[in-house]
Amino acid sequence: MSESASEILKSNNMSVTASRQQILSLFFDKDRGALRHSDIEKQLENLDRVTIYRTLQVFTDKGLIHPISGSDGVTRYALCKGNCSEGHHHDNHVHFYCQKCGETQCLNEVQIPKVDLPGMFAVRNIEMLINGICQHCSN
Amino acid sequence: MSESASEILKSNNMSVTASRQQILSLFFDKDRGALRHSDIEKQLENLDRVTIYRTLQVFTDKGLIHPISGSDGVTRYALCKGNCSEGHHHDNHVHFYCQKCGETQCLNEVQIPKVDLPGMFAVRNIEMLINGICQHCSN
DNA sequence: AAATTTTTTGTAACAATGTTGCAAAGATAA
DNA sequence: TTATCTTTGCAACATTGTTACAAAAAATTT
Repeated sequence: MSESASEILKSNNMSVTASRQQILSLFFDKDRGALRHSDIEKQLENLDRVTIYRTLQVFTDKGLIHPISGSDGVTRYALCKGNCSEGHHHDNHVHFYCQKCGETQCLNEVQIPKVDLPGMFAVRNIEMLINGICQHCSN
Repeated sequence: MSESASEILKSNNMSVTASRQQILSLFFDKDRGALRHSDIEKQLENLDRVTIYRTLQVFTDKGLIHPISGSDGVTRYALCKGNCSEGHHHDNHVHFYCQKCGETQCLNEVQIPKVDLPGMFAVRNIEMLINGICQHCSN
């Protein structure tokens, strides 16, 4: 679990520490589902809350993960798939929150559609969150 | 300020109280811009925090206002324009957050575009938040 | 490999947001 | 006006998030 994690950390110019390896591994284990700070806290009890906050911030800055602001006011984080790099995110996909299982996932293949805004509005970034029942829960 | 507010409260089967009239009037004064709980707290210092939370909840339940979850994790509320009623919201418009002035507004005339989801996803509600520079700040 | 520098971590302390239970106050209905 | 029902304020608490600072660990230099 730590091998690939440490290489990713190195190749993104981050110090390789146990905390970062553990947190990054959690994201790889989850793949699609997004993680809340509290999820990580529960699974890695040895880590301090503040360390987790700071690690999530660093990972975000480096383009490894991206934040997803949920309707419940809780921020989740998910792995970036594509071409995100330090300071430049390109996560223009839709997010889906399942009201049954509570999981949030990236629909990487579903692009956010274009929107026509009245002039005088400068768009910098668009977020699209769909609430409903996910593929696993709808049966 | 209290006259129309009290009538709206009555016609929505709510007890008419000073708190509710004051809070509702704030929304009418603001019109487009959304209000955070903290905004209301600052402007109506006589009211208890909890009362404001509960009033926002009731107004939301009754279809008077709708919550907007911001990228900053703070929930804002704005007046419902159309055909929202008790338990049934129809606020399918885009929200805009200005990164300069910090205001969030409803773009009531901009509908949320349709999205094609892979089968097995049941869509119940879609939120679209655009971050950028608003019409007042872009010059 | 040891010493130095730099970065990260844990702790404490704090701020903001949000929720619940309960008694007092206020609004509505009789 | 009285009785009933609803709302309010208060207290207490939970969760989320931030900052400062010293200790620990990682990276770099010698």
